[in-house]
Amino acid sequence: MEKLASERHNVDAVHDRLRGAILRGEIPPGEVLQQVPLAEELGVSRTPLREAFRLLQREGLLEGSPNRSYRVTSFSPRDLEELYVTFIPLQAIAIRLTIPRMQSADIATMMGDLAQMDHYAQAQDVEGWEEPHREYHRRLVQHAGRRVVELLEQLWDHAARYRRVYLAGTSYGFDAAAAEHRELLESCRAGNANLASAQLARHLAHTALDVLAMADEAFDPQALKVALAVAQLPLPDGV
Amino acid sequence: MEKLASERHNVDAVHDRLRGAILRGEIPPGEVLQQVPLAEELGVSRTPLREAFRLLQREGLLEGSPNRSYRVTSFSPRDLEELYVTFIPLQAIAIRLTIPRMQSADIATMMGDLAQMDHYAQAQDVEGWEEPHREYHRRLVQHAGRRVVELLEQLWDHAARYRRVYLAGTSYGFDAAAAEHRELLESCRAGNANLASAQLARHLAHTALDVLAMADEAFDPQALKVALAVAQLPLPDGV
DNA sequence: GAGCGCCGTATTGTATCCATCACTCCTTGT
DNA sequence: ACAAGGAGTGATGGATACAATACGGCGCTC
Repeated sequence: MEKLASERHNVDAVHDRLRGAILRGEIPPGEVLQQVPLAEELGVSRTPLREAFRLLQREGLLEGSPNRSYRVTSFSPRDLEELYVTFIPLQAIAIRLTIPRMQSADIATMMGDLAQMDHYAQAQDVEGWEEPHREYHRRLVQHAGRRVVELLEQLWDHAARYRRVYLAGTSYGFDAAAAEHRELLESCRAGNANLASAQLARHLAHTALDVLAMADEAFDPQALKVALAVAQLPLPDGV
Repeated sequence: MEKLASERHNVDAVHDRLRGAILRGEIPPGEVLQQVPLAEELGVSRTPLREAFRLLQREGLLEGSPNRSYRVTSFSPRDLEELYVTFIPLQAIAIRLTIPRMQSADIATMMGDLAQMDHYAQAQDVEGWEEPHREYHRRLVQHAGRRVVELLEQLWDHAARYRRVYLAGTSYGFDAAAAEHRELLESCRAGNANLASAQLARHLAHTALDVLAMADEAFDPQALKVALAVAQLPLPDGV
């Protein structure tokens, strides 16, 4: 953790820096964050650091209790399941709202994202792959409204953190993901919101199940199945 | 805004105090919060006050930009619609997950909440009515998991703030709400998750439409209709 | 008279200092 | 030997002092 080069205000700079480090797994779950050493390392005082902690606390990336050190939020299969139980229905509604407002330029950009992902997948570069991956998924839901999008961004952060930790050594399912991404984009182009919504729900659920399998083979994702089933229901015409 | 009597830590005390004041509308939307006067009024220094601001910022109740004063988040019909676009699907899935785990004691407690609501409704006491109302709705989804419940609590806060401001002078729809609450609880007792989920979605949408009508008659809640329609779909047997 | 720029003041952002709490290890008594 | 208590140490919580930024008013210029 180097000194901050940013000319922005310290709270934002510290927040971004810590958030990134947590999401990339550089600071592992459960790690204790002591204020004095960390503030020194970042080259700021404890005051802005503590404010950044509060932001991260509400984002769910840190947990802290009074007079105790903050800790990076830990993982659990239950938490992962609940994460996707919220994530899947929201993504499903968000893509429904986005599809009618998609421009052909959006489709083209997403195709570019897919191409980039292929490139990084061939190089087995998970780090590079994640960037267009996130961009692609962001654009799938970008017209659902500011509030919805912001909430989905936060949930994405958490999901990405789980993926990074548990799928670290695996093939990351590049091929299966690429196929799903392409089918999904095709449904978007066709304006088929029912199909796209169901495909997106399944795609997310696949990831969730992959991660869950790595985390705890015995875990039965009952709630996840319900959320997936609901999200896959087609809406009758005329709505 | 009196001095803080709490013996808890200042950040939490300040946070709760401000959050309550914002939700009750005592601090109106758009209001500027200056640190020095507010800190004096609360009897704390600016340090814990600023940390509380950061929490409220991430909760969406305050918005701030660097070197500018924090402001209480403003309302807009679009934001309200987006709020319910997230709220309705999440509540719908949450009650589905809760119903199988409901005990008869839960039903009894909720009937007690309904009785309390009737009592306050008769006295036209909106303030008192809101407490059992919130309790009732909390219990409807309480077994959906910690993460889901916490997210719903935050969304509830925002919804309650809209309700309070826009329905202030009205009858608050006590009678219609009471009928919907009773039907919904009956479906829970019967274990009919499909029905309860749809009823809850409709109930929430009714409130949203009431508030929207007060805020902007001309607004067309297209996204809200989609979210409501999705949330009302029945799940086939066997899931 | 209107618009632009400068300066003073008010407000926010950060650092430092002090108070308080928790945790550890050592002592002491049984 | 073991458990309970206490002192010491190191952490966090909060208040204050200082720095930097923004905002408003005033005067100047065109």
